[in-house]
Amino acid sequence: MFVLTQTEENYLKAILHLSLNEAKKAEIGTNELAAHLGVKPSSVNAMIKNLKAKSLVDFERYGKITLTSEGKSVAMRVLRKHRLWETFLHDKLDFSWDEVHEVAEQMEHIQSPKLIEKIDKFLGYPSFDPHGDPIPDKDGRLPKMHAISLTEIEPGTSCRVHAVRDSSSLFLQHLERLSIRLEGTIKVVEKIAFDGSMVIEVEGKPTSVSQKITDNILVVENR
Amino acid sequence: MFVLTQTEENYLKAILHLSLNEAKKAEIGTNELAAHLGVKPSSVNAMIKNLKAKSLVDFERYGKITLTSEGKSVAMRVLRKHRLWETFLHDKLDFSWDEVHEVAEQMEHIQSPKLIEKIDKFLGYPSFDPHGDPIPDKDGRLPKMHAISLTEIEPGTSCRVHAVRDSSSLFLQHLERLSIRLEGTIKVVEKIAFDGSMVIEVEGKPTSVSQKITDNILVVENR
DNA sequence: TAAATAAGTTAGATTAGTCTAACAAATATT
DNA sequence: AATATTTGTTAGACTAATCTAACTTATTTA
Repeated sequence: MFVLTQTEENYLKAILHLSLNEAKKAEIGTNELAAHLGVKPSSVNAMIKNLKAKSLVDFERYGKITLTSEGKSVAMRVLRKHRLWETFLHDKLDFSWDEVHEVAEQMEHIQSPKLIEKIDKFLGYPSFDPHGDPIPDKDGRLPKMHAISLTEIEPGTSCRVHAVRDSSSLFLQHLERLSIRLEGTIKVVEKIAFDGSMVIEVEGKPTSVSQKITDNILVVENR
Repeated sequence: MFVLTQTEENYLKAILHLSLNEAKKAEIGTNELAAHLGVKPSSVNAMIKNLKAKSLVDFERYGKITLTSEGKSVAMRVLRKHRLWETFLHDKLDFSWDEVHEVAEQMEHIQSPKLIEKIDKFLGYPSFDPHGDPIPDKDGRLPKMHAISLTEIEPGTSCRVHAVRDSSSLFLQHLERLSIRLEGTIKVVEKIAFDGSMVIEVEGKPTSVSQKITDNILVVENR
């Protein structure tokens, strides 16, 4: 299976994305994938048949969609490129973390194994992208993330922001306003049982944040 | 006229390229463009009609193809991106000058005005790419190249390599073998009237090169 | 369990870009 | 000027990716 179209790559990446994120009920259907890609279910149906014919996905009529190991490895390579380009844009060109995604969506389809190895080297072989997401290595392996959700941190404990679960501009810009950034320190002051919200201290200043926010921030405890 | 497909951009770039290079008989026809793009004349014919409908080219049935000013400005933007990416690959990632073209062909289609300005800055606002070709500025203006062909240099004169006319791997690799590189010095020893070949001195060593070669090397005289 | 709803599929149309093969116009050659 | 050659055009077919509208299967709910 040699050169895939950008569209085919995007489908594979979307399947990988859904299967990594919703690890629980990793049952991916036509409608869900269509919604994720912004196309109609009938389009997905057609493309899945095509990808199946190329042995990149497993699929039975009315069944669920999964990647074959070949498909997964292609998708991992695309994800690797995406995250390396995000890191490049952020670290070398000063793009803010809410701007990198859109451009990386385009750059991830550039076909040149040499280029991506050179960029990896140029960036100093990073393990995590500007959102803290793990960057697959040359062999498609994801570095282990030992981070947990901020929601699970006990009051009195201090921790370091390691990644975000939601990479939408809206969320990232909100974090920016709260001065919450990657590698920054957060101290949990109090948990409010009533609504699950939390009082935290960022750069010395106390702030209250909803559970929707703490759920989407991944941290490691400071020892 | 807003977003063009990569194919449309490639056609415009090819027309610009032909009209810059063959300045003399700047008459571009269907066949010539087809040969340059590696497609059939009938495909070109169809695409030219499409580009005409978008006011990007001027064209009459059985006539010659020219860019409108709108078309030229689009093509210049693509050329700018191409040459900036070539410079990036060469200067920052250590690609050799015969490797940059192919990858830049893909990168030139990335749509992000911000990205290209950032790359321009990151590279220190270069005026020439790794082949010595001029990089159009933000407004589509080409820096003036005051270089002439090596063929026109008189014996006894020393000059500096400024650019190459042919950027094929074959030619570039050949130059590499002759130790001829951008900014390098060449001294013209003798011109052979019989076949137009030339004896030159590169890094102190005398070599004989055919006119086909000297025609494709652009130099500026050392004063 | 039967009806209602959700999820998935199919057929047929559309668009962009390409091709081949046949034809027409323009240019060059004798 | 007549013919040959080159150059350019048209019609019709193909592929990839999408859509809409109608239909089928599976799941949920009353």
